[in-house]
Amino acid sequence: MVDVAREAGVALRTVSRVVNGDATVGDQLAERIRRAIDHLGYQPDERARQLRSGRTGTIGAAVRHIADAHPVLRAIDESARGVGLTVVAMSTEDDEERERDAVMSMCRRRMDGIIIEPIADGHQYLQAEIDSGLAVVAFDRPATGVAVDTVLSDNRGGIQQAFAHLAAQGHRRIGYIGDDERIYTGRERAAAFREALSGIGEPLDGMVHPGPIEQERIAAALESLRRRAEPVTAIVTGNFNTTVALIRALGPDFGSTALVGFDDFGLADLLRPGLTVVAQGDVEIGRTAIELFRSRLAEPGGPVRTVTVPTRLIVRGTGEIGP
Amino acid sequence: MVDVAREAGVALRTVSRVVNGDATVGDQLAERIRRAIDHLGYQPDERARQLRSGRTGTIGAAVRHIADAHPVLRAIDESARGVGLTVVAMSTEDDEERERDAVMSMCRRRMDGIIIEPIADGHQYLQAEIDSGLAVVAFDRPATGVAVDTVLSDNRGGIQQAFAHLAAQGHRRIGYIGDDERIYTGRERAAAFREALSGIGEPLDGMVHPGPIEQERIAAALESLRRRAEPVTAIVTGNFNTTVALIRALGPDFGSTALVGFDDFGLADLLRPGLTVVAQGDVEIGRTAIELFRSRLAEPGGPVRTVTVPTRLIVRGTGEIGP
DNA sequence: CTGAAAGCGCTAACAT
DNA sequence: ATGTTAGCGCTTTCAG
Repeated sequence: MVDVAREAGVALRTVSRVVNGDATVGDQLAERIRRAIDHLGYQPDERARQLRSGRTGTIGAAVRHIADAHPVLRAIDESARGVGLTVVAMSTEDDEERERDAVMSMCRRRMDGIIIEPIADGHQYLQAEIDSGLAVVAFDRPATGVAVDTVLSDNRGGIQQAFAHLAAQGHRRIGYIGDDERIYTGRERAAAFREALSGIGEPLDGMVHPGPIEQERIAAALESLRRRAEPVTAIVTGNFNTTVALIRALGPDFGSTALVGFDDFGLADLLRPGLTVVAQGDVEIGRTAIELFRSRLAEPGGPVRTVTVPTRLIVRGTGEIGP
Repeated sequence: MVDVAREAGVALRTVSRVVNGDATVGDQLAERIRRAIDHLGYQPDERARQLRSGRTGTIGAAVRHIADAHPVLRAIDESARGVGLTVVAMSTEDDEERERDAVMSMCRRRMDGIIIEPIADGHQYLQAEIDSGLAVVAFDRPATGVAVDTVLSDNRGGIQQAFAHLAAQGHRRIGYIGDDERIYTGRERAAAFREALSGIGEPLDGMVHPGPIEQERIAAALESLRRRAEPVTAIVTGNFNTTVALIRALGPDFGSTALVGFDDFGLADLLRPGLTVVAQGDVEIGRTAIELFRSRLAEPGGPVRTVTVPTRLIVRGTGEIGP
């Protein structure tokens, strides 16, 4: 920058004005400075600029993994761009320590705030940062031990949709395989399923299989649902990974049992039969997260809000197999 | 930091030493400073630190989209972490202007370098940054107009693998549908396919269909391959998106024609029959990119290298259908 | 409308 | 082993 000023024969401040599009610079002078900038290939140092000005215009996204397909992140990115914010994403790997690392790294970079997909437990550490002005929005799962704006899917409603759809085809013996109940979404979805099954007067025992997403565990759950005196005629899965593992476990039997999966995915329509799913409102979740984020930035002391985004049943075939 | 120094009753420099793990600080003093840090919830300002020290330890990754599944990005991230580098990813959306924006933004943040998945044309603008010390590594496609270290898949070898596999089952009338030839990988793969088909003495006319990845275009290409006097008995697709579009176009006929797709994907084994693919060496590509990056950083004037990573045929079913 | 000086939070280079 | 001073590249006062 000092080189630019010298080349154009002006003071530093004047170069700064041109770089920031300040109108109070004479036209010819501005033009001369711009030429000097181009000539020298000058790029302002974002760090120095932020350091001095205080603002960053950057929002950190702590998501499970930046290398995985992540429709909500896409929506966050697009919404943010629309309002002039830059999104920088980092991976948490669903690991508490990694999450903390990512969040701390974001704090050290003095980002305006973070959007986080929280891991299991203990987000108390966020409180200190929030107190010192960090805007925090959680999505997919609530943060624990600290009050922050949150965007959630209607997990219970989604399970009810899936269940009602199967029940409407005449199924009564419907099983559930899903994520560990230590995880918020796993807990919500399993609970909603139990409620639904009880609601039609069916006994619960052995019909609900929450647990870790491991191929063996899922295969065993499937076996247990099929080996009953009265085998299940339909299954609901609690998330994408469970659905995929179950389809693998079913092997050639895929298509013989009715199935509705939680979470939509790009290739669900390529399966034969197509997979009926409960899709989450990814775009709306992302959009809402940015909205909450901006409100929080604008009014740090405002009331903490939680928004629930509805799910949608997508009919493709597996959910329409009769009992 | 000044608060910490005051609270602990020491000079700024001493706090800095503790923060940076400098051993030349008395144990009790260090302990007292650490307590003050915890007490005040102090987090060093990464920007100021970088500004002063010159290093950043950060590498920018300009990839197609941060919200898409991207196995190479995962490998880059992991390899980088292993050597103490932080990866910050940004989206290019396969748009030249967006790519430039992303790269410029990385330069303004004074990252040590960038790893880029280049768009079609014109990377001359990178030259100025390279001259001023930016380390640049391209992957998947070469950058145009500048000499940078590059990691590529063995596109030609991959197509040869696919072709040879089908030819070994007795196929001779093999068609190709792939990406636009304006894109490097599309060009390489189509060229390799033409060479292979000519190599077994088959005429080329109407057998090779490069073009944009649009459902209608792919469906039309399929029709044209089937409507021949002697219809094709096998098809090779040029990339993931083409493969998916072709499977959609085939509909219930999927499994009646032999098929090998370029690019592996997570759900390829769930199709019935399973999809035979040519998989790229994602992990090795990522690992190599980081390696080249570090060499470049260590020796900015060293010779520019291009590394080609082999592909691998994964047999799952569609490639083993007879003529 | 333009310029000089101060300082954002930190670390490098010297003292001591 | 610890403290002092200067300055990274920029923007923000405040004078001209």
